Order: sequence, then structure tokens, then C-alpha cells
Amino acid sequence: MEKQVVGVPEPTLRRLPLYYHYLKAVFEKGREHISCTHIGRDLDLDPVQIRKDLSFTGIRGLPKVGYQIEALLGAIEEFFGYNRVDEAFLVGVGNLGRALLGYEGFSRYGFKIVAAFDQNPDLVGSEIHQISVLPIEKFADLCRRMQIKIGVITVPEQQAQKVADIMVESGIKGIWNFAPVALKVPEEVVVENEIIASGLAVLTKKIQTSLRFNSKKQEVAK
Amino acid sequence: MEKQVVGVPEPTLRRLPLYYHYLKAVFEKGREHISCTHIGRDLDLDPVQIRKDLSFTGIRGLPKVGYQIEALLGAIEEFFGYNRVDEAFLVGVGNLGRALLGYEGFSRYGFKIVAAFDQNPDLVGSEIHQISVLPIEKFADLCRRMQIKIGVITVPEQQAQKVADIMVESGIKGIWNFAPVALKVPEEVVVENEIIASGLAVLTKKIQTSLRFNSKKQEVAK
DNA sequence: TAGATTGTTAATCGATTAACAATC
DNA sequence: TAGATTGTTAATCGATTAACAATC
Repeated sequence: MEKQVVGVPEPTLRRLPLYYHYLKAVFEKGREHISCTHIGRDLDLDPVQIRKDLSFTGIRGLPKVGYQIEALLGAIEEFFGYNRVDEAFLVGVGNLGRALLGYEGFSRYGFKIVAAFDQNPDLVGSEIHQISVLPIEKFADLCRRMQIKIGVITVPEQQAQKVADIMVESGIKGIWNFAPVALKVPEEVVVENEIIASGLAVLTKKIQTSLRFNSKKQEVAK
Repeated sequence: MEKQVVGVPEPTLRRLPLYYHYLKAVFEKGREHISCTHIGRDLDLDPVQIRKDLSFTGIRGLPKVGYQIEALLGAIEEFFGYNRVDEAFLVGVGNLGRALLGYEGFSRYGFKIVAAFDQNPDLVGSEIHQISVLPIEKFADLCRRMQIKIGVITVPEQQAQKVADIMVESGIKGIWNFAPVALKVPEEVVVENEIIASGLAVLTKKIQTSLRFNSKKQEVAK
């Protein structure tokens, strides 16, 4: 039912960070220009697709030369707002929550978790990776006062909807949901589901097919 | 370049675990049958799409009655092998690695991380969530002896390719990669990328567009 | 029976891929 | 200049959505 309103296709949106990492590494090695052919060889993607993707950055390449890497990096940073900082609240200080609290990589993406919430009194009051764990009751008030717009949900699935309700009620505009449930939120609130089980399902299925396929090839080869 | 060999479209593959969780919850509440209309309302998906997705399980529904939930659950379990156990090795005991080692949910998906590896001598020899951390040098030998087919990569991006090489060399057939790099592996080895930056990028972009869109709506309303 | 709901076939939509002219 | 590489337009492909007959 969900409609993508962004002018950039979601698959492209997902590939852009990958280009970014790649280009950054290449740039740091001292390279200044790069062609789609070259990128495609390293990233195992179709050069035409890369050209299409990169066109959304607004940066034009030069025939025979390729793209200026620095310009691309700047454009992608600008596009995603990697040089601004989006502050977020996280709810659910379990294993996954902790991992996200400790993930230094977020600063590269202009993303910062500034407080964590949990209902477990043993956790409340503690600090994890220099981020305070507060009681969930404080969420709404703090959220409004700090004007936080992004919420991260890392609670067990049974509690996810309840947490989402609190977030919506507190003015959160975007939810990054790690619980395997479809959250019910008003349409103006954006939800991005990060469902670990989906990735795992795809992986195991691919392995099954790949093994079958390769054993067949062997049989044929006999 | 990658070709999907599975007979089931990847989007469907990704939605099936979500149906599974939902159906399980509904079944535990005592319900025995369910229609696509009903599922669609709860999961905010198109009923026709759900029907299409569920058709891949081989379970047929009855007009006016819907699907037998228990049969669907069984079929999805069978389909993904949730009742077998796939053993895996994890490399990289940082924050994310730890979180995965401690994630109890995996047992539901027939997935089990049986050993962890790291190059940090301070970690080697310790146990994290009852899983031993071993030196990376032991990977190849143990992997072959235990016939492990799945590897999880949670090392920093600079080391990911090196780890992937070790995995391939050791007979790993599927890699679940959490580092934001495109791994180079032989074509018979399957890689599933779980790129956190991509999800985040999609979320922040959606929020931007959504905010713009909603403020426009307000303007129009004036 | 009447109507909810299924499964299937056809139409639409969007992303990827192919073809090709433009140009550094 | 010749050729690598770009950007664009058209063709293909695959998934989603719409239409509808079948049926419990």
C-alpha cells in the first residue's frame, strides 16, 4: 500500500551508500577520476546501472575520463545529509540495542543516537557506550523538548507496537524498526523495517538453490 | 550481474518471514483460519499480493474460509527449513558480532552460530553468550571438520575481503555480510549483504520527502 | 442461495538492460 | 584522429495491481 514519494528509486537509494564507501576508499588511495566500467568491475554491478544511479547525484561525468571522485563524494554526502547530524532515540537495550548504541560508524552517516530507553529498572540509570539509559516514561517529554524526529525500535516483537505508539504520540517522524512486525502508524510517519529474518531467509534459500544447481552441473559434467 | 535462481521472487522471500511471525501470533491466539483480506488489513499489504505470495507455499485456501493457519505455518517452516538447524561461524567479535552471538531469535529460524573468531588475542579464549571465541587461524581447519557451510562477517570493512577469502577457501557456501563492501567471491558462493547504511539512507530520505510533502499539504490547506 | 474469498489471466508499472549517438 | 566512455532513448523483464470467473 505504501507509496514511494522520493524521486529516486529505492534500489538506487540502497546502492548509493555502497558507491560512497567504495569511492571513499578509492579516493583515499589517491585516485581522482573513475569510470563506471571501473566501478562496475570492482562492485560487480552493471556499468549502465551505475551511470543511471550516479546521474541522480547531479554530477556529470566526462567521456573518456569518468567522474571526479571528490565531486561524487560531496554530492552523495549532500544528498543524504551526511554532514548534518540527525539525532535519534533508541528503545530496547537488549543485545541488538547495545550494538547499535556502540556502533561508531553512524557518525559517518550523520546519525547519532543521543539517548536510550528501557523498561528494565536494572538498566535504567546506566550508561552504555556513553549513552544514558532512561526509563521509557521519560520518552515523550524528552523527545518533544529535544525535538527528536527519529526513533529506533529494538524491543521484542510483542512490545514493538506499544513503543511505536509512544513514539508517534511524542512527535517522532521516522521509525527504524528492527522488530519483525508491521507497525501501525499514521501515514505521515515513515517506517523503515530492518528485518533480520528476511535477510537470513534469502541467504539460506539462495544457498539451497545454489547447492542444487551446482550439483546438477557436476552431474551433467560426468 | 547476479542472477536469482530461486523460483520464488526475492520480494516474496522477504515477506514470507513477516507472514510467518504474524500467523504464528494469530494462531497462538486460537484462530484457525484466516483470509488474505484480514492479513492485508493487519500487515498493510495488498490482499492480492498476499495471495500470490502464499501460493508459493503450496497451501491452497478455501473461498469464503481462507487459509488454514497451521498448514501455512508448517509450509513456511518447511520451505525455509526452520525445523532443521544450519550451523554457522561468525568472524568479528565487535558490537554487532556480539549482538548476533546473543540473539536468541535465530533458533526459530533454524540458524545457529556455533563458534566465533577474532584476531584480537584479548578476546580469543573467552566465551560470549556461551559461544567460544577462537583465533582466526583455526577457522579453516575447524570449518572443514565441522562441515560448516555458512559464514557471518561482522568485521570492519577493511578486513571483510580478507575474511571472505578465508571463508571461501575453507568451503563456506554462503556468506552473510554485514560490512559495507562488495565482496569478491567465486560465483558458486552466495553472498547476502546486510548493509545497515542502506536502511538508514532510505529512512532519512523518506523522512525528508515526507516532511516536505506534509508541509506542502499544510500550505495548500491554508 | 448470495456473497465473501479464492486462484488465474491480463494490464500496468517501474526498474534494469540494450542500443546508439555525442564527445572528450 | 580513434576509441573509451558518457548520457539518453527504447526494449525488456519482472513484480505488482486489476479484472474476473470459480466456488465454498
